[in-house]
Amino acid sequence: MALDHALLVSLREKPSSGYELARRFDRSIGYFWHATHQQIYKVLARMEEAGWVAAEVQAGETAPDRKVFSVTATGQGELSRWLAEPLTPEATRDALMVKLRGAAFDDPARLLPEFQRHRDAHAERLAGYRQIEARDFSGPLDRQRALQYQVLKSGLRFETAWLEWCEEAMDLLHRFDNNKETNP
Amino acid sequence: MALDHALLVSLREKPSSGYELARRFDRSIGYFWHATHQQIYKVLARMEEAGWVAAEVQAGETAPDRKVFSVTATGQGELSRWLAEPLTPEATRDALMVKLRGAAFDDPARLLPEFQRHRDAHAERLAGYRQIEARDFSGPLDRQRALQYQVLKSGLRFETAWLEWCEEAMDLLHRFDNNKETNP
DNA sequence: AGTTGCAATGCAACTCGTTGCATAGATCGT
DNA sequence: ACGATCTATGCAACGAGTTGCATTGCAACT
Repeated sequence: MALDHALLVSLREKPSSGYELARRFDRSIGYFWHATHQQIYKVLARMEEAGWVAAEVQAGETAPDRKVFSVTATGQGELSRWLAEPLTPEATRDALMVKLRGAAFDDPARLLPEFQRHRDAHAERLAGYRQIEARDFSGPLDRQRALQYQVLKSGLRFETAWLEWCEEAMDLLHRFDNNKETNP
Repeated sequence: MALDHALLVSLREKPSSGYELARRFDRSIGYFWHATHQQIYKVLARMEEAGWVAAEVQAGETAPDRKVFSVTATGQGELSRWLAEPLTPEATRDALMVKLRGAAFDDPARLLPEFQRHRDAHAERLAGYRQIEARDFSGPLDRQRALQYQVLKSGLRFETAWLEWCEEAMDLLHRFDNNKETNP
């Protein structure tokens, strides 16, 4: 339900085609919201029907035709309405936590490669965020920029937390592994 | 797809009826994984069909009959297989981030109540976790306990991060509000 | 000339999960 | 005696999201 609004925000930031949105959702925006192109096309079609967005077809000379969407007044109204509406708190779902608890019923050391992968992935993301921070948010910021920076800051905070927690978990798993070797 | 495995882990920790699982998923386990009872019954039925779990009907003298499920050898095999298998990295989805970026196209101060709610919710959770920590994880811990504690620690870490980030975001939103008042 | 890859859009089938409803006995306050 | 609430299980319909496939055309490599 909220992909609609994520797309509205993204289209307010910059009117775009479905394809463009899909690519943006694979990059910067995708760090806090993800969607496939099929889903995006579906939602765009629905929102066009509802009058929240309007499309302008740009005939490409070299490239294929693009349908560039922008947010209508109705769409902006819906966005404002949604912003004021309380979110129903989302359920956390993390399979890695399930796995860690599941390790009690298996050889815990077998989880180490998985945690290594996750630690590396989070380290990579953190590095990516720091690059974006240095590149886009070092000077003085207007309102829109400041808000975007605050969103990025959540990424920095959470990836750091992930990284530290993964290290801690790996220490724990290693400890079980050593116990097994020294106490046969 | 992973609710199956979350249930397997939960049933390994303690064989239970669907109803019991549903309640447990509303409490401790629900902090890192959530499911409704309908979904749980559905998945239990599927897993019973597949032979991952087996049910024993307990006829209640006073209470209604209960179907108590436990994990079979096949189910344990599946759990081990899943534990070793790499997770496909889950997409982050946070509507609050979308809202914060969306605030650029609306009156940012209107988001303050929403952030207050979220801050309070995270503070409450954090307090809950700290209680669980003091109650269940202060003495020496066996392997299973230690793993559960490590999962709880992620909750402590992330709720702290949320709390701090919400405060920071609220400061920012307040600043826009003041700017508006002093620069009309 | 042929293959690979990218830009661009979309349909169809499926799975996962939610919402709403139904049932039925037990317990408990008023 | 009556309604409310809790235990306990489940169906049906829907919506959101994924997976797989299809199409069209251009560009670039081999």
